[in-house]
Amino acid sequence: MDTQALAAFLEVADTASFSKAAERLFLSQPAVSKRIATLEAQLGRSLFDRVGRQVTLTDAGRALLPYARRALADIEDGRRALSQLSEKVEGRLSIGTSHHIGLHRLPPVLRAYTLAYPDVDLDIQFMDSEVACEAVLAGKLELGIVTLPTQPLAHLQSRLVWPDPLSVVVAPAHPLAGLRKPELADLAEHPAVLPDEATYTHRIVTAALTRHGLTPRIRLATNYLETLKMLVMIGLGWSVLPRSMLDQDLIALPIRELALERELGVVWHEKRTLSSAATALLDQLPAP
Amino acid sequence: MDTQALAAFLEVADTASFSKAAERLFLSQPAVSKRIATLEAQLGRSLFDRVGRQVTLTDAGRALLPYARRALADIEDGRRALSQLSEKVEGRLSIGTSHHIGLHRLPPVLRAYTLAYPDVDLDIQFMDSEVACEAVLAGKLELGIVTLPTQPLAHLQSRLVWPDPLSVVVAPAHPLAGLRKPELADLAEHPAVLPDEATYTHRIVTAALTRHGLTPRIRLATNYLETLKMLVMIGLGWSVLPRSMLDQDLIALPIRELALERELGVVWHEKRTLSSAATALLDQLPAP
DNA sequence: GAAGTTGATGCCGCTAAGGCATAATCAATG
DNA sequence: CATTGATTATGCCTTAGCGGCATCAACTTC
Repeated sequence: MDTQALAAFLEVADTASFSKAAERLFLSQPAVSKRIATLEAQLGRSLFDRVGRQVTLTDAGRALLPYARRALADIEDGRRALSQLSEKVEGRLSIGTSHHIGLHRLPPVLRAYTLAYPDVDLDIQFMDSEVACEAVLAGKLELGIVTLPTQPLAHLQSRLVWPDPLSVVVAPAHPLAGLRKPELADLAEHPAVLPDEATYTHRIVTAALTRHGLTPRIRLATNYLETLKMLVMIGLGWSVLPRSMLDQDLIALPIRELALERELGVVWHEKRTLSSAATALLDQLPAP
Repeated sequence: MDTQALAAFLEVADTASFSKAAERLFLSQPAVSKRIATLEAQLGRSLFDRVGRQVTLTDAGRALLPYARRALADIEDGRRALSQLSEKVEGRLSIGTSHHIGLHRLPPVLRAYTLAYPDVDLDIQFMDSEVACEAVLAGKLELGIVTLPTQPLAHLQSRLVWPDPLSVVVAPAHPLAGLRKPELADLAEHPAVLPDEATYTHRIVTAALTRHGLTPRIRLATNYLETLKMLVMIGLGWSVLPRSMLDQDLIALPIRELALERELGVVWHEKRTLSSAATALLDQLPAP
């Protein structure tokens, strides 16, 4: 009882003729006869009365008709739904992002996005970038809008959206702020307040220092950059913050050897099919 | 996109596993893989994300799911409807019958029938028996409850229900009524009022007379036996009427050579499948 | 790192579906 | 009444496709 048999059945019922049905189905007449015959055999009932040249539905055929029609209509609807799927943007979109990005980069993007695709059910979760990447890999999130990993993770596709140059910063009252030409070595003598070792930002900084043979004195503080900035402002040490967060309460140290930059962008699972909602968001994210 | 592919799709979606789906479908795992693969190829979309050992629906798969489920449910429903069809008696039943049978034989049968099968939509049409037989052959009626044809018609199945002995009748004042021993030859001398030549009753009578070398003087009257009886009663001639219609206003002539009988019964098309409603009526008709 | 799952792939055998030719049946028509 | 034309059923043949087996590749787990 497959769809082709049902299609033949419907066509014969509609045309009241095996030959005409065959024409419409682009089949030979014997093929239609056989489809009907096997269908009848499977059901254990004859569906048509063939008397002379007229073909009429039996009781059984009449009973089957609406079900067959609906079944095929459902399949057709399903096909249509699939073909419209690419155009229609809807459904749930789960994304993970860092506090910093969610606070400073995402608002305009999301405003435009929800306006353009009001049918998307947005599910935004805040977490550290590394956790977000793991969640994407595990399939718990579809997209991560995060600080991009320093080295590519297996199966994690990523795209740079916002280059985020970093600056070494101190409070105006900090000893380092008074130096005319602060060197890399000077940093090692003062404690630093940095986010957790696991964070990409932390790794970027320590990697840059160790490349020059230096080991910074690190005070682990918080992963929340706003709080970190506050800690720097009260003079707890130097740190590295996005240049975009600088203001008059912070002094950026121009250290030539230390051209720090982190990359903010979007990540997704390489092997997972993106939903239309996710694709639409990717399209709306600005080019770097 | 046949039903088997959809069944595999649903099973994989439910179990989130190709192997488990294969078990449930009593197939090998490669078979399921291929079913899904061809389905995906036909739709031009992947339906599942296979990442590691976890199998998840894609957007497209999620969209297709309800349609596939409904389509298969429809087919299952159709199958069920067919299997219940034999038990459930309903639908339309078109029967043709003669005025006489409809008036004198059918009422108790139909009363019991409509009581037993209230869901049957009865469509009773009155017409001459011969017309009814033709209508049955043409597929316009399903059953005819009629005077059975004198000789079998091709493709017309029939069953005797009521033997209907006929009597030659005249009015009490009719000359023939006075004869002590009315002979067949006497009949030929008096005009007869009979129904149309085409009617089976007419043929039965003329055949019996011509068999004895006699040609009756026939006044064609009406096919409606009640009217015929009235015409006989007012002395217009002799006629032949069912013995069951006799009363004190009619004299039955006991003519030995003329043992007339017509057969009342039911006819249907030999090659057409009877509806459950028709079968039920056949069962309810009394045995002769 | 090894073992055990799990899905994909290639190959083979077999079923079954479709086409062609033809038979069988029936309605229409001369 | 025979013939023609139309329609469905049937038999034979070819072939496409499906399922199973063996195997590979990727991944998880111990």
